[in-house]
Amino acid sequence: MISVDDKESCAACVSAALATIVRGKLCDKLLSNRIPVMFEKDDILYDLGDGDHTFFFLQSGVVKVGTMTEDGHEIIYDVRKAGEVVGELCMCGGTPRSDRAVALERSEAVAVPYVEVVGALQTNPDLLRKLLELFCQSLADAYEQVNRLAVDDTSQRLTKVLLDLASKLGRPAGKGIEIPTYLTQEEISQMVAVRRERVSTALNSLRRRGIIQYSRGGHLVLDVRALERHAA
Amino acid sequence: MISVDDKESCAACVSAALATIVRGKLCDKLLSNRIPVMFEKDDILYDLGDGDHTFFFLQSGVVKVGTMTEDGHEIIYDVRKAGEVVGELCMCGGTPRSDRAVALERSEAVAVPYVEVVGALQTNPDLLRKLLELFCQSLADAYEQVNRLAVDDTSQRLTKVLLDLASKLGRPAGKGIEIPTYLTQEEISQMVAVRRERVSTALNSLRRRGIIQYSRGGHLVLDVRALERHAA
DNA sequence: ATCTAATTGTTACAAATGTAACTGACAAAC
DNA sequence: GTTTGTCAGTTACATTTGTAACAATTAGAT
Repeated sequence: MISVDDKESCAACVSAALATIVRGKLCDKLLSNRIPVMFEKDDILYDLGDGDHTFFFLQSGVVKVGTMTEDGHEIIYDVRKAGEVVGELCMCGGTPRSDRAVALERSEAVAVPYVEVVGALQTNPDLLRKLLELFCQSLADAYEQVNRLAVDDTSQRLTKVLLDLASKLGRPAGKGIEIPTYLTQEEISQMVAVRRERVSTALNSLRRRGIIQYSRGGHLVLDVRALERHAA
Repeated sequence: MISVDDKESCAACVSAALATIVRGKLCDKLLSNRIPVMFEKDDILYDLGDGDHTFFFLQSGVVKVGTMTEDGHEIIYDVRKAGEVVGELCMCGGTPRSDRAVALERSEAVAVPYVEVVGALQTNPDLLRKLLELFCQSLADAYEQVNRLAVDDTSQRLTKVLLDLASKLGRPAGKGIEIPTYLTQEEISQMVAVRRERVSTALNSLRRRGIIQYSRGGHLVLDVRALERHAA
């Protein structure tokens, strides 16, 4: 399996690619002359069943990507931040969206119709390669999630979700890594795919062992080393 | 959620796209002058950790795509047949493969380095769009699998796996749909992500209700209508 | 400061799943 | 024809997870 170090460097690599996409040549062609849209916390960028086919290039903020099953369960696939792309699933044929994206905090995004993105790819080989890798990374992440659900128990899954969050959103704070975006236990449970009550219990178990703590503000502070040991 | 009808038409649409890729213009440029490789049952097309970056265009046969976790669990993500592409995850940066593909029966495949595929995309806009959609469909399938694992129980997951197999591999046989590829219960359990014993019990439960049966040869024969009713 | 709503913490119990240890059926190898 | 090995079926039991019903805590609103 992929070690955490590998995953982190991989994530770094991808976000570098994205930075290039967002701030590089594509920026001139696609993003200039477009007004970023502002989304407040809990605003919906796009929802299940929407017929639009647009990418969102996140300029600031944090967004959750997930879905809702017909029986009302909400599931979170991923969390994206400034510099990343949201809505790539819209390239699926002419079908309406099967996922949704919701702002976790105030966020700015530039919407670009997918036809225009594809158009730009054709004149820009480098960009094409990067977008393919990006897509590929999404796919690898999704499979990784399948692996977790198939073999890990609640505690292991939670640990891996926390490590993911740390590598995507974390900032050094004191002697730990802080997750500056507030997530309810309900939301964490949608990432781990267990009941909220289990997340509550598991988080407290980690807390009693000193592996995580809450900062003033209710934000999580993680001891990444200890979590990595715990994941194995 | 996506109804089964939608899923089937979607799968049909994708395989049409692939047929175009395999037998259309790309065929001339990429596949001619290449010798298909023959894989016997249980032969490995590529494995975890392999450093090659090649696509496999399946000419005949059936292949399972999945992975193996570090603790030895095998997981099957998907099953692919003639006309489809295998190994697309190799576009992920320079990292070694995190998945593997194994022939479920004698299969022929043409291996094409990913750089050459990307090269061909640049001169062929139509092809680019189709490959993107294809990729996108893989991603949608992976998320669909996450959804199943997150909310469905064994019986529902098994039912959906059987319906997937029917739409991908099934052939009319008598008054049902037959799955001509032999799959052990162990393999089915790796698609459903439960213990083999549970699959055995669940299959027999479906059999007692007349929803499935075994043909001579041990192949599954499914009553698709009844399965669809059962899935809801 | 108090009230209210949302979030978190905790528990007992039911249901589902994994585990382990078998048996039987079948086919390939000897 | 026996042996051997793989696959399928079945069961009792331990674990894990979901369920439901609360109490405790916190953050915001008035």
